Amino acid sequence: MDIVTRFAPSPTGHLHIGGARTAIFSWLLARHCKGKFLLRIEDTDLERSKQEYTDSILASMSWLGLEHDGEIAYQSKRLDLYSEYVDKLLASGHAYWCECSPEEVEAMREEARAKGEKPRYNGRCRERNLGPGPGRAVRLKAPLSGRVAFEDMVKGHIAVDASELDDMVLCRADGAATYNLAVVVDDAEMKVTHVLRGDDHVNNTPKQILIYQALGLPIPVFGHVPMILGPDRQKLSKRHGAKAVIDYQQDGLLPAGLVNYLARLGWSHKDQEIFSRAELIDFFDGKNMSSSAAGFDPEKLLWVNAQHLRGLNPDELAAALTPFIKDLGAEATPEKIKQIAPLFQSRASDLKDMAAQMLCLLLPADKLTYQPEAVQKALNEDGKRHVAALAAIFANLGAAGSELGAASFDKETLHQALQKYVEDNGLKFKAVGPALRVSLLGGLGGPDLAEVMQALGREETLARLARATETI
RNA sequence: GUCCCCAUCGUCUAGCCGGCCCAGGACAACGGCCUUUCACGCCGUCGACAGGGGUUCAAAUCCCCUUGGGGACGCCA
Repeated sequence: MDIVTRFAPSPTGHLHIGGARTAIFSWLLARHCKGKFLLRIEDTDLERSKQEYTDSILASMSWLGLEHDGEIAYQSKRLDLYSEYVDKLLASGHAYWCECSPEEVEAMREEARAKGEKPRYNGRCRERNLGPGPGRAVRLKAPLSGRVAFEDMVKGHIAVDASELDDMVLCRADGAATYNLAVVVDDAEMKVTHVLRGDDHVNNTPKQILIYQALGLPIPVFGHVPMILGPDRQKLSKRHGAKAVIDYQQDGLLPAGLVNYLARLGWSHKDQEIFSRAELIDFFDGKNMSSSAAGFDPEKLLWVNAQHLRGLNPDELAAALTPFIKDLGAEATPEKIKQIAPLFQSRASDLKDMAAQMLCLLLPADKLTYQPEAVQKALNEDGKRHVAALAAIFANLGAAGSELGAASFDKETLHQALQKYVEDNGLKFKAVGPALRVSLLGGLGGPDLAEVMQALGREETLARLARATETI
């Protein structure tokens, strides 16, 4: 069978990680099965739907690499289609006109609630054979007895008693189709075979199955993915900070990292934690999805992202980093970024953090800021003396007329020169290392000193050493 | 209130058609090693089958109940 899955967000906000994860699962299932992954925008709620959100969701999808197949379906453009189906249902006797006002229906619900039953419409107009008219809605003539059951891909067997379901509205008094009808019509028309969606839709599924049956349409396979909770196991909300994928993009996460983390949240493949895109597609067969809610762990997200960050080659790294470096206002040529970035590759978990760390190498000598505590700790009189001495030694390296030639300002040579100085003077490395580091970078942490100097280049290195010994 | 769903370390999870599990991996935490600092990496420690009943020679695994959590009950999506 050809598998067709879909993702159907409503454009009432940015793509959030919960939605992103169901999208990832649907996309993965389609790709794994070599089927199709369709996209549908559920924009029938004109009040809340906004074009900017549709754009944002689309942008996030493509950033994540969840490419869809075929044209995007917009529900707002398919209103006539829904009406056709409502007519079919009316004609076949599976639906009827109802003139009960919202207030009256609310009263019925209250009544049921008072009796300790599930709030529902009592079927007053069910057998009245009313025709269309102002203020009248169309309701489904749902079975009065029996059970509606289905096998959920993630939760297994789910069954509800027909008496729990009432005659739901299919078409509002204003002529607009309701969500449940539209979803069924769309999924059927789009030939969707597997519906993967959020947990909050399990209760809708039996209702939709009733519509499929009334229409005589094939029922797809359903899979309800549990929701994602905040780190405190509470429902995800603003309190938990960033939760839309666009936020993570801006925070410097790698799409591959986010996709990996989200896929692993609620799904597993043995003990494997890090997956490439190809592996995800290879292993995701719709099984092994967790049936319970998962707590979102920002720290593990960062760790997963760091693993992907380390797998990038210098070109990929530089390309990903560039916008973040620009954001910091630093000027750097692509070559420079490509040269420096690898030094920080294992020191950061995300691009934003990495760009910030790289700043101390990118800034010109006079813009470098020195951390007071670091200066106080390492750049004392002795320290300055050593730095000045080293500056003189380094000045002899890589100069046009030096005996080793212009190419000798490289990390091996620098490393040897540094070691030699330490040995010749009978010192411990830590007598000069920290002082040199602070002079070069302004702080006490960072990459190997020889590598830093090579990356900085002769001129910049000497400028920094001069500034440190003279002005601090 | 009614219905549906869920329940293994703090978190993500493996295991769940019973024995190989006094429960494995990962993140975090803690300790150590490596080291030119900070990271990375490596090694190790701490740490869970919600509770109670069954079934069975044997249960994390099957059944029931309790408790806890979540979701849904719209002419919203």
